[in-house]
Amino acid sequence: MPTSNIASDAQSKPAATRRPTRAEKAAATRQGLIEAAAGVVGEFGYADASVARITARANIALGTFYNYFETRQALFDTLLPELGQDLIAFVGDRVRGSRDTLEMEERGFRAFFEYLAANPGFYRILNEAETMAPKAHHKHFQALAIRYVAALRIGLARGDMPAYSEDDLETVVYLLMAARSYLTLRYGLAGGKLPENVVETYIKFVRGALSQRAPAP
Amino acid sequence: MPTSNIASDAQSKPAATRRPTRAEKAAATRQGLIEAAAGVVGEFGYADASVARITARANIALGTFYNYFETRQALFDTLLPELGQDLIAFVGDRVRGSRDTLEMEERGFRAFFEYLAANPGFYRILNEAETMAPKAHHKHFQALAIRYVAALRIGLARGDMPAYSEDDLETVVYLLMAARSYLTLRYGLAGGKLPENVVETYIKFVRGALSQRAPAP
DNA sequence: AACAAATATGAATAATGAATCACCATTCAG
DNA sequence: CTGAATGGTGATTCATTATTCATATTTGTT
Repeated sequence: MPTSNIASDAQSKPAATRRPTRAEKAAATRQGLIEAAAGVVGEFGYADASVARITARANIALGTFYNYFETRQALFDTLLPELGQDLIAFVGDRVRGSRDTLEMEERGFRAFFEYLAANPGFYRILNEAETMAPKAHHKHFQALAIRYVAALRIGLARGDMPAYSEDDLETVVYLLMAARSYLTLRYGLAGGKLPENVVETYIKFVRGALSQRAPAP
Repeated sequence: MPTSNIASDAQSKPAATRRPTRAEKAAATRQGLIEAAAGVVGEFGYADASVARITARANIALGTFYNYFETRQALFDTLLPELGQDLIAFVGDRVRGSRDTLEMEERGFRAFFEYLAANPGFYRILNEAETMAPKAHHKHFQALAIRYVAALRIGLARGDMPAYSEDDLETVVYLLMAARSYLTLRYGLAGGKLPENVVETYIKFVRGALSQRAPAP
C-alpha cells in the first residue's frame, strides 16, 4: 500500500461507502496503473511492458493512460521510487528495536528476502531500472542508502564497528546492498527463499567484516 | 585480443604481407563485428544497438551481418562470454604469484577496475546482459565463479580463511563479485577509477570477513 | 582466363508499439 | 437542472528496425 494519497479529504469522517469523489476515482485509477505496471514489468520486464499490456491489466483503455502519465517513460521513472517506499517501510519495521548492529543487519537482510518473496516482481523492477529508468534507480538507491547509513551510524557511535569511521559508512552500505542483490541473482529466484546455509555464510562474513577490532594506527 | 582464430594456417611461415585468405578475412570480419558491437552496446546499451549501427561501425553492409550471425540476439548471446574471457585472462595474470588470499583478492580487485578503465563499455555490457542476454550472463558468471572459487579453495587449504569451509566458497565469491559491481555503480563510472579511500574501506571489510578466526563449535 | 562458389550489398518487407486525436460519458459548481 | 470541464475510449498514425532477398562482387580452382 504505497503513497497514501491525500486526495480531497475535506470531510472524511464517516468512512461509510459514499459515492466516490472524482479525485478519489482518479487516484484509484492512477494507483491501479502503478500496480498493473508493477505486475507487468515484474513479469515481462520494462521492454515488454507495453502501454497496451499495462492498461489491459488495469482494466482501462489505452488512451486513458496518457491522462495520468506524460509518456510511458514517465511511469517507469516513478514506478521504482514508489514501490521502493514499501520496501523501505517494511524493512524499517522489521529492524526496529534491534540490540546491536549485527542483529539489525541480520533482521534487515532476512526482511529484504521476505519482501522479495511476497513481491516476486520487485527484483526485476529494481535491476532493470538501472538501464530502463536510470533516474528512478538513482532515486531509489539514494533513498535507501541514506537510511541505511543513518542506521549504521548509530551502531558506529555505540562502538559496534570499532574498525570503521564515518567515512567508511557509505561504502559499507553499498557492499551490503550489493550482497543482497547478487545473492538474489544466484540463489534467490527459485521459490523466493534463500537457502539457509547461504544466509549463515552471509552472516558469518558480515560479522567478521563489521566486528573486527580496530587496526593499529 | 580475444579468440585467436586458427584459420587455415597451412603454411604460415613468413609473416610477410601476403594476400589474406578468404577464411582469414572472414575471421577478421567477425572479429570486427564483435568489437563494433562491444563499442555500440557499451555506449548505447543493447536496446539501441541496432544492426545498422553495429555494421556501420564495423564498416560493412547491413546484410553482411547475417552471414556471421543468425540473428541480432545470437550476437548478443556470444558478446559477453567472448569479452569475458579477456577480463578473466587479464585478472588471472595480475593475480598470479600472490602470497596469500588477501593479497590475491586485493590484486584481483584492483585489476578488475583497471580492466574497466581500459574497457569503459564493459560494465554496461555485463549488467544489461542479465536482462538482454540472460544466457550470456549466466555463462559468464559460471566461467568467472568457477575460477574464483578454485582460487579461494587454495587459500582455504593454506589456512588463510580459518572460519570458512568448502561449502561457503561459492557464496563468498558471489559476495566479492557483488562488491565490485555495486562499487562500480556507485563510484566507478566517473573517470573509470575508484577513489582510493573506497578501495581501502573495501580491503578492510574483506580482511575482517576472510581472516576472522574460526568460531567455537 | 573463365567459371562456380562464397561473400557482400542495401532496398524492400513486415512487424511492432508509442503516442495522438476526435469523440463520448460522467461529474459537479452554480 | 444545466453546461463546462474532467475523465475515458480505441482506431489510426507514424517511426523504428530486424530480417530477407535479388543482385553484384570477389575469391579459389582448373
